[in-house]
Amino acid sequence: MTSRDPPFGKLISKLRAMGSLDDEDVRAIEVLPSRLARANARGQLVRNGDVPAECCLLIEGYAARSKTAVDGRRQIVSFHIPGDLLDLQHLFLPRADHDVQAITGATVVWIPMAALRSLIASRPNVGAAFWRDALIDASIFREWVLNVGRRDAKTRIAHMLCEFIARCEAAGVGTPQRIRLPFSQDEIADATGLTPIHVNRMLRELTEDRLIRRDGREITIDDWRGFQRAAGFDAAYLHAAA
Amino acid sequence: MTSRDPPFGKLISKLRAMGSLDDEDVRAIEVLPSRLARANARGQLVRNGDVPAECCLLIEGYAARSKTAVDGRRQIVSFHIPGDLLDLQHLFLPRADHDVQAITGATVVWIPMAALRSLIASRPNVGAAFWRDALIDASIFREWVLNVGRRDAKTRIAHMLCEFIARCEAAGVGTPQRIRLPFSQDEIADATGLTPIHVNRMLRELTEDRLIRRDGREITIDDWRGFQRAAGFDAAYLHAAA
DNA sequence: CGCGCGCTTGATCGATCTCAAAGGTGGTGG
DNA sequence: CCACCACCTTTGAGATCGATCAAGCGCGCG
Repeated sequence: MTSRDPPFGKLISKLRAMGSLDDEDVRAIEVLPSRLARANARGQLVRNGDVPAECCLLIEGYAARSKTAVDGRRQIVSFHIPGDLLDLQHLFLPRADHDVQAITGATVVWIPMAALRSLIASRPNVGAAFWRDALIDASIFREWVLNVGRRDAKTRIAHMLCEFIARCEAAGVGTPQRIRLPFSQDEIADATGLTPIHVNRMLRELTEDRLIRRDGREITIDDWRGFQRAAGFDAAYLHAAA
Repeated sequence: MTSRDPPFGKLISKLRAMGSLDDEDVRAIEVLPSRLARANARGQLVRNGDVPAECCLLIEGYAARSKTAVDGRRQIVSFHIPGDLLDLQHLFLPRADHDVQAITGATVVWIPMAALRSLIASRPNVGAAFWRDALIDASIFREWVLNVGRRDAKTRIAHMLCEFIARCEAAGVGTPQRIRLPFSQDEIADATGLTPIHVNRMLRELTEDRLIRRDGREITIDDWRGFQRAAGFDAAYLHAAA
């Protein structure tokens, strides 16, 4: 990673960590046509039902993918960090089945679908890396089904925090020791299928249990191993670089 | 579909429905090396932590994909029907992060990963179809996160039934009018994040509400539209052939 | 200075779980 | 052919986790 991240820097280092990209592949990604843009907190990046012609790459800031039930209840199904492609699936599934929005101010880059399509056609390694990335996303969704379906509130929140921290660390954003959470308690509630009120109480209990320390949205974890154990967290499902 | 389904019949018609496979592509799938096998109910097809060398294609019968929390609580994350590839992801993610087991007696076919790898390398259309299939799986996982996170017990069970019925119908197995469920109430509980006892009561209530009629595991739905509405079910996320 | 959003806390309610037990049903072996 | 066994379904009673309703607080921003 360079000190001044070029637009594709984090994406390339992520793909590199998990696949076999040669210099040609990297070059092909770097010359992808792209349009830099800025999103406000709560800005919509992908809208349910849309047929996007561009793919959104998150450069800086954080985003959440969410679905809404007919009665209006909202469920966040994943969080995204810099370097994540937010809707690569629209290469093959034209119509969006969910929303993606920035949860902080964010910098993104829009890449024409057509360019990505020809990229993966001409560079099979890149196609494989993208595919693999999509499969990791799917693995994370499965873990979330387990999280929301079979873990109690406190463990569930702890698990969500573990995942977020582990992914941020792998992406070189923050350390397990001390991290600034980008999400409000409302957003944690929507991600865990709980009520913001209950999230608040559980965060208090996690603090009382000395598993975390909090200062606003800044979180400190003194015993990272112990916290993972308490959360029932096993990073295998993230399929990080072996 | 032929009257005597050849091993790849259902898979090919599924891929055909959603992509553009030419005759060469179909031929390439049909000549895939494969090993026919039989699995008992509850037989393990993929085991968490394994590094499978073959990919499992479900020919007949039903299967469930599940994960287990550290405290032993189990969550089913998807159901599978004939024509589904059960672990295509191991093309790119060597180590299984979950279990797959037959929930009825089942017929499967094992295909060497290497053969699949060269198939997608030589036939880009097939690769795209597989990729698309994986993305639909991911979309279903997202819907399950919403289902388990934000719907009440009765709606949640109804939604799960809707999805199963819709997928069976699309695959040409059964009709919405009348369908035999392959799963026990225990399995419905594990899929919905509920208790089997509560599943039983909710099934009773769905019956009392005249949304379904039951005769053992045989279910009849008189008003399919009305049932979908009651379940908050919108099939868009299945991304069926446009 | 005031307003809005997010955080915090208390009190009560209710959906779902847990514990307990009985009744079916289909398959298997004697 | 029957008897048993394993597994599944059903029902009741009581406990509990997390939701809902209701306020108040603090801080950043216009």
